[in-house]
Amino acid sequence: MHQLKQHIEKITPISDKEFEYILSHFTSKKLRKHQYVIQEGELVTHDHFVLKGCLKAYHLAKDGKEHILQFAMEDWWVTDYQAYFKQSKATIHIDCIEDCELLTLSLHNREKLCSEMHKIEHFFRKKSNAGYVALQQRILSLLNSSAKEKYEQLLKLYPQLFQRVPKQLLAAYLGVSRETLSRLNASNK
Amino acid sequence: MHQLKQHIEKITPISDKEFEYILSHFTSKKLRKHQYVIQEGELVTHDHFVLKGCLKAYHLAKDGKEHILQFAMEDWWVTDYQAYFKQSKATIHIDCIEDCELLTLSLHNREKLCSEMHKIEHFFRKKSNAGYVALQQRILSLLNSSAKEKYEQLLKLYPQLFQRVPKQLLAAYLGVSRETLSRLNASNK
DNA sequence: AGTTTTATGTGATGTAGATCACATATTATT
DNA sequence: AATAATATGTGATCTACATCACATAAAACT
Repeated sequence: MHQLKQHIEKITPISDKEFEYILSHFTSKKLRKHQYVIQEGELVTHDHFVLKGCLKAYHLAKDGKEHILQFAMEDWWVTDYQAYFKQSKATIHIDCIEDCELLTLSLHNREKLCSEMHKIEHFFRKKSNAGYVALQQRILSLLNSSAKEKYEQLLKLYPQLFQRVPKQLLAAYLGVSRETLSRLNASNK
Repeated sequence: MHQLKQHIEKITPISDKEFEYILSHFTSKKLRKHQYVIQEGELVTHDHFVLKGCLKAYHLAKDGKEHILQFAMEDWWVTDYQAYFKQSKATIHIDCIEDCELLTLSLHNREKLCSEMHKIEHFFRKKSNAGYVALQQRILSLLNSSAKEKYEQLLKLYPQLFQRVPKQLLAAYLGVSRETLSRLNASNK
């Protein structure tokens, strides 16, 4: 079965006909490692469903430091949502950290599908709710915890990241310096 | 016009009949300052729309420190969403920091309205999207910034808070000690 | 296979902000 | 109005983590 169909059916059943129709609103995109999906300042027109690969969404601070907002792997969605929903210019960057296969969905097509198919509006509401909850948890983790605790929480939540993503990027996600993270690794064994 | 109707119509128009039907799914609740809406460990059954007043949603760390996830004022929604969507036990507290008037909505009624009225599902999707974007911005602010910058960003975004909420609570929201915040105030003038 | 690039480890030193301690306002409560 | 409770201010000290500097190791490219 198609990966996206499977993904949608975790929330709502859809027929093959319906899925075919839905899929026709996406376009596919292949990118190599180090290529970008979104760059700061560019108009954000599409949301991206990850079929394969891994990406990072990050903000570049004036001092050149990268602050990672989100990683995205198989079955995740990623874009600059602020810019996407407002159809305005990106304030973040999104880069491939592995070769990637994406399905892209324009805001127009998203809204079209949502208004034509109540099921799809339901699907996106549920996804958005889940995302909201996950971000709240992350905020609590950022407020609460020492570098060590944050790191442990991240590894517990997304053990796959540890394998796939350079540790300096995990540090940039946690808001900790790569040196501190390295020392945590040393002491944790 | 009813405050909730006005609120919904910022996203989608509804007739008086429709609104009457929607409203019949809410119940109203009045609470005094210092009373609680949700306590850690209790089952979370309802979402809350604030008609009047101000609340804080916070996590209590083991060391007794309060980490504020969210404030809620007029026209905001607040609950422990993680627990609410899973119909499970709260991991956070929500208290009134002023006398409050709330409209409460059970998950059952929320889902009922969403499935009966496509418009309402649309409304909640849009609200959730906006919330997601706001949380992303907050995460970037937490990752990026010094205590001073975070404080300035907060005051720019929600100047009302400065008037209504004790500064030690703003500190707990920013993840900064109240002493540090006080020193920022002193130097900023 | 060799060379460049990128990632990681580890010591020495610096610093923003926490914590502690207590004084002073401000706000509730009787 | 008096008293209690809560909020804020401010100095002195401490500490987790950042930053800098350089060594080592692992990928990536030719």
